[in-house]
Amino acid sequence: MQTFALMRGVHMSVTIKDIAGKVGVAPSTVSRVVNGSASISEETKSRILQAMEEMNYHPNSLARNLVNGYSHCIGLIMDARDDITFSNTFFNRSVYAIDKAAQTNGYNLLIANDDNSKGASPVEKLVLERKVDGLILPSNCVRTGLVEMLVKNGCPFVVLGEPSVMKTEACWVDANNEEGARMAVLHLAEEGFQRIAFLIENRKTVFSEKRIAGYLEGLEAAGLSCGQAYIRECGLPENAETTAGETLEEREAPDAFLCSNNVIAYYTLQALKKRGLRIPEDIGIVTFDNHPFAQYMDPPLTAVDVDTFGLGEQAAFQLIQKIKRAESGSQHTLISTRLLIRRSSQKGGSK
Amino acid sequence: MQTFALMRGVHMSVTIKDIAGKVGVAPSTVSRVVNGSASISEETKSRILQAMEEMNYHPNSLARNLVNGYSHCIGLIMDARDDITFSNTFFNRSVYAIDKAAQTNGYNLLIANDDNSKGASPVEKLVLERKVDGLILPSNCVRTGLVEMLVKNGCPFVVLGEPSVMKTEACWVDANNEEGARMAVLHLAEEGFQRIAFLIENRKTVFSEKRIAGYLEGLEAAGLSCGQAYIRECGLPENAETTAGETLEEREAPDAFLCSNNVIAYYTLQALKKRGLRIPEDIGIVTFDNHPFAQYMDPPLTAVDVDTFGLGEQAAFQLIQKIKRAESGSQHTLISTRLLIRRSSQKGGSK
DNA sequence: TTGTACGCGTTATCAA
DNA sequence: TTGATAACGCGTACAA
Repeated sequence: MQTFALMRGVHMSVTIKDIAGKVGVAPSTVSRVVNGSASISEETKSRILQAMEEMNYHPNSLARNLVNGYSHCIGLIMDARDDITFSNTFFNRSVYAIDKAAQTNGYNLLIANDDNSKGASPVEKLVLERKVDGLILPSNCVRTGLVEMLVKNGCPFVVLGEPSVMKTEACWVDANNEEGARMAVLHLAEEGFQRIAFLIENRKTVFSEKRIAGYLEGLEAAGLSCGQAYIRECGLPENAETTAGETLEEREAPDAFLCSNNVIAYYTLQALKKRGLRIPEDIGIVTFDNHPFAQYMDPPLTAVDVDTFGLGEQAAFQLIQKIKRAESGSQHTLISTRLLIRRSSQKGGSK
Repeated sequence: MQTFALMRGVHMSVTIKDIAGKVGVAPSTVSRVVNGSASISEETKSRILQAMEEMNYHPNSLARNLVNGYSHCIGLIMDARDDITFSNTFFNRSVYAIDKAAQTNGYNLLIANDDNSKGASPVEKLVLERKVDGLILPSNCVRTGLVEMLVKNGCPFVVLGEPSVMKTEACWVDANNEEGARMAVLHLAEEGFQRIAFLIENRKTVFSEKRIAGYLEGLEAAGLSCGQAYIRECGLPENAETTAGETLEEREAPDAFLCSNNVIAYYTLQALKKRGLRIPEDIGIVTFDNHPFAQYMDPPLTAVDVDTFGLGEQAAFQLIQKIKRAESGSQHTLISTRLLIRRSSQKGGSK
């Protein structure tokens, strides 16, 4: 035990010099075989490799990073204010992809919470102290001040989700919300639903606007004339039951609901059940974002599923491109969505 | 644009030498004021500070790390094989706490997926190349080979969840599953339920054993004689509906179910509903792990809630202690649970 | 193909 | 209180 305590710490590991000494060559030669640079005679090469094996050599990334000026780390910013926000499944599924893309490209993933309550933002430290080579940040972290600081310090970054400010200057990746909403509406129309309402928290967010556009396009394409009048804001998802209820009392009540997220869908479900309406026979439901529990609802919910893996993968990929090529183009990428058809919308195919 | 491209990259930032030159002192003097070490005359100190301000100096962590041998990074290992596993809300809520604890102690958090399919494990690289000063790893990542490698390289680590191997050697933090199960049973007993069944995936995992122990203690304390006979394994959560159904057909059918996770609880709910049983009037349900959607079930599920924040916080805290003190004690910590009482178990208070 | 010498930005030691 | 110098481990011109 104490042996290990002594072995730990700073200057104890095997270095490039150690194997150089053992083999009888210059450190630079060892460095060359480690990096595969330049041409080395097969003989010394194999002797060096063998020594590396025997002495269990591993390059010290700290030293490496210092000399070539890169940390080989990608910073992923989270904007959680508590552990609930942090556990956002949608976001986390992207993280997996980001990590994977980073790892296959030789980058590590550094997570940092953007707790801008205190003076010096942790994010700022990350780039100023050169701890990261680039940043992925969620759209709601995009403040002009932050972006200016990134640009000033030449730190490449990619935004996850279309931001509300600096739309054109920034490089971002988002789900194709417009397409998703359109597909959902067309599906409902095909199933025979005629008056499709759209329930959202707040119509002024970027993604809401996109979804509304898609919703209207879908209605148009299906030849349904409801349109604008059937869009309802509920504010907090918890209010969705009330909002849905009120909508049902109107003179030309909707016969289907497109819900902007799973919680809204849940509350809408409650409203319908309390009124004794059968789903999907009387009323159809489609929700955005395929939460793992959507399939456990009663009935299972048809959902617009976002390829969160592809989303993260694209973001990481683009960031790495920017880092390597040191270019600052600002691409905008849309990841396509797909419709997972479950019982809640299948009027035609329902038993 | 091109200006930024030029400004970027390696050797462009202002260094300790630059300000030393500007102020007319030695680099070492600047270093001292940056670190607050040694005593500096008020005058030079303020001049240096002013220069740092003017030139927008920020210490290069890469160089710092090299000289003092520490990366100031904590590695957090994930064992996800896909994005679904990764989005495990339970785990992610701990991540938030870990990040917070790390940040307040001057550490960064490095995330890495333990994709041991390929030859060289990424985790091993992290340690061998000195990219992290310590590791937090989930209990199901604990293989003897990995632990041996960590010990050999003097890398401190803390396990999240009690591991099945190296229980005593390793330092771990876990939820108090035993207490949680006991509380749940006592609560059900108080509500008037008499024959409480326990539905688990697999009784042989470490946490299952703990929960079973607590379950039996609870029954004992409540003076209920059911016991061992009412423990049922369902294997995959999807089978829980069948398992619950079969249990209900037995001669002395249970009048309450303790479910080992939310998905099992969901399927149990289905089984009960299909039989026309009312919850909680006819049958009570309590689930482990308070998934955000537990409250949206019909009826809302009473849940054994784990303080995931505390869990992560403890893990990070202990790891940092080990890193700083270079000691290898192996503490075992249990985080207490609490019961969130909702409708599904309130026979007494039900309307 | 290989060795020499220097630098990356910082901290630590020693001397002044 | 300060400065010069040598490290930390590695990469890379340049020369051999």
